[in-house]
Amino acid sequence: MSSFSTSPGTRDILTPDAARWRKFQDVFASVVEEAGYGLIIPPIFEDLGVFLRLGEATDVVTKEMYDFEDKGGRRVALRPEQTASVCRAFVQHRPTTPWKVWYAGPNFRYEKPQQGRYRQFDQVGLEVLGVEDPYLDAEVIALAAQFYARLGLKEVQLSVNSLGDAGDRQRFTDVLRAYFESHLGELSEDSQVTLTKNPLRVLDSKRREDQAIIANAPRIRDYLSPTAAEHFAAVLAALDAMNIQYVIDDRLVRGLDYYRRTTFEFVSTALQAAHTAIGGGGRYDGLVEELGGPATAGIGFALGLDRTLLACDAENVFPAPNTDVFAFVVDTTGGYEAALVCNQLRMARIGTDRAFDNRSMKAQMKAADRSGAQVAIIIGSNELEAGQAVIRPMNSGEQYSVNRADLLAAIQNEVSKFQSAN
RNA sequence: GUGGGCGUAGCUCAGUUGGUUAGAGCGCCAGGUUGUGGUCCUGGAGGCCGGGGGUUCGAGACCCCUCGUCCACCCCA
Repeated sequence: MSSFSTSPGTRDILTPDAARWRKFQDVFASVVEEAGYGLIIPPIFEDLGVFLRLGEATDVVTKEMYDFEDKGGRRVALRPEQTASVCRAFVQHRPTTPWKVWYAGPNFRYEKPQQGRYRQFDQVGLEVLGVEDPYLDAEVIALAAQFYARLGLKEVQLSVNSLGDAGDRQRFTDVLRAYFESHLGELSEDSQVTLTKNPLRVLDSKRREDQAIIANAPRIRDYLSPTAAEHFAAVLAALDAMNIQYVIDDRLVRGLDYYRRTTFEFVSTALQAAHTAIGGGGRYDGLVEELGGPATAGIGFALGLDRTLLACDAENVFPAPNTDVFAFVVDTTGGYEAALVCNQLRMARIGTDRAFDNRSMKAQMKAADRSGAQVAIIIGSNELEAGQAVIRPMNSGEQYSVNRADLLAAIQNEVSKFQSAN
């Protein structure tokens, strides 16, 4: 008999990991909603054209798109990221600006899976449309930093750069192309290919033979227009004032073509793997226009959920949450009493679980232990006859009997004892 | 897409130059303890040794193909 398993690059997230995922998204939601951001839930697939605007030279578009034709003959794609969807939504609904939104959910890229990289991967992120103010750039970066701090991460390094305005970027690209072409023979073969498509991305090469040439390459900072330079300086000044540590990385160009002005990236220095970038973002002031909307400033970031959790593991922070089961009912009289007690306690909003199939007391106690419950409620034949129940706090050897009529109150008392102890 | 490592029980892995009925630890189930978990002891269940083909008297071991997985490159979160 044949069986099935998950497709390459996808996997089941089981509890307790899944509970940790949800907690991760909850923490992110609280950080950004307290800053005035509202949740947006775009569709998981969209018209392919939405994503083609990410840049014709980007790998995300040229080789990683999960696109297909639906039964209606429409060319659609599973989203590779959510920024383009948010901009499309902006054009479609024309909300008043500033439009501050956040999101969480899966994205899809057809890549070869490896450590920290999956074909279906989750991100949390935020976007702001309609604001040019450099202090927004600082706010956005600060929120990401605040989120990492809330998780307990300490070994996160922030890199920032400015790619200038569209004109700056073009001028710099030309200069860069000329520079690399004059050193063509010294570049790796891969970089020579990259050069023809997008000279900026050569700066991103990690190949050893390219490093010396890259180190002496022209710097974007020398090609910024006065307004772009002023913008960048204001961002850095705000980061300084907020005491947010950063390094300026001239080579930080990022993979998507739409970035303008401020770009940034968060790297976990606790990770040893190839992929240590746990989050990144930047300005994309032309993207809304590309999608048929009015000229609108935009900025945002996306944080990789998987990688960030890997970083949490490496730093031994942000553990999976505890169970919500407070009481576990052990009933050796057939299970009927457990049904009643569970229902009573759950109606009172006390987390309660039980065993089924009339298993032995030993087995049920073992299940109670594994459930993470604080107390076991034991009902055997003696208790049934006497109209009582035994309450056994799991972390002590003591236990006591109460009348069934007093059971709820007694458990509520255990709840308050537990809460005050924590 | 390119290169390399690895696929043996639910999990982590042993398995000697090919040689009888394929092992351990953990986990699970049961018993010791006919009313008590976390420690301990005993026992049990659970494997077409990823799949297909080949070499051989004989393959979990060797060869080919294939699928999966991990790592690295490319690129990205």
